[in-house]
Amino acid sequence: MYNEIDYTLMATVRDVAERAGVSPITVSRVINNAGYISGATRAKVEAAIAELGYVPNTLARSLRSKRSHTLAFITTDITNPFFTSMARGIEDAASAAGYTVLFCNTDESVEKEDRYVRLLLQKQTDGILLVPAGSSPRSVDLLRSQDTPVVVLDRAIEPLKADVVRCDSVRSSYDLIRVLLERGHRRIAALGGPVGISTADDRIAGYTHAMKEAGLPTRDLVIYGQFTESSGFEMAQSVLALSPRPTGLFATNNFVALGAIRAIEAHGLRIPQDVSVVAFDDVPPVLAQYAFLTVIAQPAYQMGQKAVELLLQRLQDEAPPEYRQVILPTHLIVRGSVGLAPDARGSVVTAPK
Amino acid sequence: MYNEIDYTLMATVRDVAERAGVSPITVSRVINNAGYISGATRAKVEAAIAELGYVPNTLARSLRSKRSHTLAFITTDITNPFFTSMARGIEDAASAAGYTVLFCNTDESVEKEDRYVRLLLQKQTDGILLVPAGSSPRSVDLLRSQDTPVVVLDRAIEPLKADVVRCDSVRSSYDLIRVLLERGHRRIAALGGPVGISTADDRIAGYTHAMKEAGLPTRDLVIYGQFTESSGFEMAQSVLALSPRPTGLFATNNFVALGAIRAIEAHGLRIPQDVSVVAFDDVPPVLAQYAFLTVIAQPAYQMGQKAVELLLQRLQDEAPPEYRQVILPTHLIVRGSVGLAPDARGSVVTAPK
DNA sequence: TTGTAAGCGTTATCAC
DNA sequence: GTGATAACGCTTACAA
Repeated sequence: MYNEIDYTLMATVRDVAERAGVSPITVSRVINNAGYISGATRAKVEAAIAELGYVPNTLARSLRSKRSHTLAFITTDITNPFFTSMARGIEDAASAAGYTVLFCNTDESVEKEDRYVRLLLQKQTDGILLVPAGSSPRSVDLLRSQDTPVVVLDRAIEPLKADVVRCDSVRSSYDLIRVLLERGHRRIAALGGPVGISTADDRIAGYTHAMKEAGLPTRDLVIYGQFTESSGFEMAQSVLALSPRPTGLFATNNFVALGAIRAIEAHGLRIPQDVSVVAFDDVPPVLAQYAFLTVIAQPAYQMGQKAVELLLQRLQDEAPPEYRQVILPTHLIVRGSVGLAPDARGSVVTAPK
Repeated sequence: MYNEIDYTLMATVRDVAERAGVSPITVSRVINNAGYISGATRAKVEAAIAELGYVPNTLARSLRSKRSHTLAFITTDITNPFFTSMARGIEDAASAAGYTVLFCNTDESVEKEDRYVRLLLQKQTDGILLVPAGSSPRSVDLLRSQDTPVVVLDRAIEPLKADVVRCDSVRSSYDLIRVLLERGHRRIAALGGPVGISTADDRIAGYTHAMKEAGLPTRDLVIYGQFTESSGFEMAQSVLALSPRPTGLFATNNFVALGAIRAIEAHGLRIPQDVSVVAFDDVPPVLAQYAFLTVIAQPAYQMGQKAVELLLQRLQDEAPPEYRQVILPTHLIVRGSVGLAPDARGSVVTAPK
């Protein structure tokens, strides 16, 4: 019996080494540009690599070196333009640093999230970018127990045991409500998201703060639901049925806003003549010219980039021991969906100091 | 010297085996539900797995089994809603079959595509879903040389050496132009994409066919550019400067359409009173209610699903030896962006048989 | 500057 | 039903 080389199989370092008349480790050094290699040896090895059409096996490399150079982005729905931009920011930053990214959609289900986290752990993913589906630190804890660093995006979870990149939902919502108050609106309803999700809670908190500060009641005007279009439709239906009808609507998310607009149209009401609308999240940049909603735009792409930056720092032990919280600034864009309150009788509330 | 077990390190099959008093291979069988295992043994092993918090290492598994259970989707820009939906269809189908998906953006650059293909090859990706950046079969050839199956999406490349899932751009464009012809338009300009990209070429072909059939000239009315908003803007600028001005515009892609609309507005013209517009690709489903463009909608999500189906068949050797071409039906949606030609004097072209 | 030996964590193969 | 052994392709540690 003799060694039989099957040239139909994919070449390995061993094959290349044999062909170049060197040892496998020398081939490895050439591939990785590591250590000292003489020009002649390098040339021989590179020739052999070309002749055999050799492609290094990253799996084997990762197994040995304990680094997969793969990150994962777990989000609720990549189809939401907000998360699509974020994903693009993540991909660009990761790719520039030599990492590839796995994308996972949880559809706001903690079970799916849990399944993905376990899968990614098995795949030896170096780090995870997570938009948590729930409010519990469960996934973060599981990842920490396996020494896999996480950066939490968009939403906060308590207690804080990971770096976080997000925006200030409380403050931004406050600003949005002020836009309505300054135009004389006094009955303003808030269409909320899922209770427990930090962004949902914070946005309601910002609304409540602005209303209380203006001495206005919020009873019956706050309603909770899901971050979906159908939920937005239903929530809007129910607040539009109130008497007297609110003159301002605050949609806490882009999908909710779309549902709300549909409901307003279904009621035969006009925006902004009958009802003014403000919302969180802008339309995708490419559609910006058709936008008519007054919104708080969040820097999704930059959030993705920043999160990767923090994650890579952790992976390279360049991060401080304590967890960091990066709050990126939002951008208020006032458009045609807001107008003076129809019932404003000169009693327009002015901006506080 | 004795064997020292470091419990701070991640547990392996060996650790689990030791703890359960069985051999590593038995643990492997339990994990994979393969072969015969007695209930008692299985229980012991599962207990040990739980106690140690054992997580199998997929890298090692893949190295040995030659299956990474990972697919990759290479597209030009995930930020384009058309590709976002496609990505979601891919993710859902792949995930249901136990595969994870890597997403790669090439920004229409063949160099980036090439780099990604090599990277994915190194990562032992089981199969690739490719929206080719160029017209050459280069990437497909490279993948074939390494026995990695590919399914080409959206665009055709010649010669055909892979399964393809796409729509009929020629026929769909023809239908779109007929909408204009039937409303009396005679001067219709086409804003094309990059020459060489099959969808771009096919859409112009469909346009040309409809025009020729109606006995209308196309000279000076066809212009080529990129599938971007800025290119759409520039192309529209130049055709709107023609004299006599075209009364109908055909944008061969969603981004091109957005640029065209911006140019029309910049010229102080109204849609559809002065210019009617038809385009390829619908707005994202969630924004459908604000859509006013007459479009050909392509079933992006289903295209993604179907492509994964074909790819998995290849991976499981359930596919026929010849390459398959799946043409999915498109959907014509007539909306307010088209009207009667301003210069139509009763001479409206009627539909052919 | 280059090489030897060993092992990363898993599973294929064959044996009992 | 279960186990011993080797091997997947690469790189770390140590030598020369």
